[in-house]
Amino acid sequence: MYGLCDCNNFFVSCERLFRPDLVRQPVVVLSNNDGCVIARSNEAKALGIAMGVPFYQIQSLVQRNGVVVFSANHELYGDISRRVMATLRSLVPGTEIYSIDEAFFELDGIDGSPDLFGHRIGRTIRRDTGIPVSIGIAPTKTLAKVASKLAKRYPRLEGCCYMHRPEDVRKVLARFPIHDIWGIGRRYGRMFDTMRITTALEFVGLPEEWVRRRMGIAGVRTWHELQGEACIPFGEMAPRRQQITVSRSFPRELFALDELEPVVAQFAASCAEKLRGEGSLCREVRAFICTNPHREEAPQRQETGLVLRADPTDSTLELVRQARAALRQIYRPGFGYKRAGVLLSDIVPAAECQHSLFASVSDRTRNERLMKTLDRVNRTFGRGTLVVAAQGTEPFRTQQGHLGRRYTTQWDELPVVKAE
DNA sequence: TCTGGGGTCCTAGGACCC
DNA sequence: TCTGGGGTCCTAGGACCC
Repeated sequence: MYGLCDCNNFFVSCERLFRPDLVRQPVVVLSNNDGCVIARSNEAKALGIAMGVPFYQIQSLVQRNGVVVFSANHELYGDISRRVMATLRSLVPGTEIYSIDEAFFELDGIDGSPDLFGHRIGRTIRRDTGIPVSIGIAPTKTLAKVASKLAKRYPRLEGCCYMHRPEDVRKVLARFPIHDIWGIGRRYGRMFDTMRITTALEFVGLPEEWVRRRMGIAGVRTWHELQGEACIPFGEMAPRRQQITVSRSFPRELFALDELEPVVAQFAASCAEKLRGEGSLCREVRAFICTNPHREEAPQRQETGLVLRADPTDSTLELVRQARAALRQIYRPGFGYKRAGVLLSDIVPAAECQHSLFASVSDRTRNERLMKTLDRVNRTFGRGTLVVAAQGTEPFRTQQGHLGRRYTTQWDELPVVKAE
């Protein structure tokens, strides 16, 4: 059996934690630059606010209905996520963190019925963190996802759905929309629409060979998983990341290389910090820039520049230099750039790295000490305290007109229980 | 006026190897 | 006249996830 623990409307639930006055209110959380809706309370969903809709398109709806709006506050969400995951970990034999608001868990060797066990997990997380969750338990990961959605949908299940008997699974799949199955995205969804296939059970009724031809091996896996044959194993250890990206859209278009360079340098520095956080080194540095694809009348351009290193590194100095070199390869004047980013790849663990024969060992140890100090200074005194000159003096900011407080990670933003 | 960000995996085709 | 066979690696593009 596989369990899935899924936080309900996670970002909204985080914002509500210290604002109980928002509990029955419609609430939405926006993406960077206050661009799109990325989380909605049930009340906001009921108003017809869709996932991913551009904020400007719902402005009047928001005003008419008194929808409470927040800019994304990832520092808060990350901290609350760690608390939820830690609580879950203390209750189950093993966990696999799948995303900021979801984790699979094992049930091997638990006492009593999985159903009671699941309900206890839900109640405990709610009590200890304040975050409501939905629990699904089933013979495969894909079915556990289905079960957690049922737990969310039907209040009488009280937050947990245990689904295991084949005849029960069949009954559920007969009414479950194929669009909502894990692994079926927009593209396959449209394909099934044209075939008049609407339920998961109809999909399961297709011949395996057809599924393989049209959807590849991933589709076949989904097809088996829905029939109770587990194909996606439990993975407790997060595999080392294969790439690290930092990219942002800009509040306005940038035209000049002078404006892009410090921004790209900052993205590279963030990438380097993440890289060191994983204990890794990298050999490939890419920088990319693109114009605004929504402005169809404007000249469009989208390019990626690549710099390869002979010797893998985690040095902010080196990676910033190479990201700027990659940017200069691709930059052309006369375009309004709306988004840029830096991507690190060919990532290797620092401990097992084969260095170049000609690389200097003393340079490497000096870099290690320098980076350790850089990270310590920035951890102690705040991000951006110590930067490479190429990053400039102006930290990159996105538009955040509705930012809430970082209640749990900043001393001066702690919730006030009683004012003096 | 205003449209996010960070990932993974699979597949097909071409270059290249012996 | 007749022109092999079996591989690997890399990349771009497309699908998916949250």
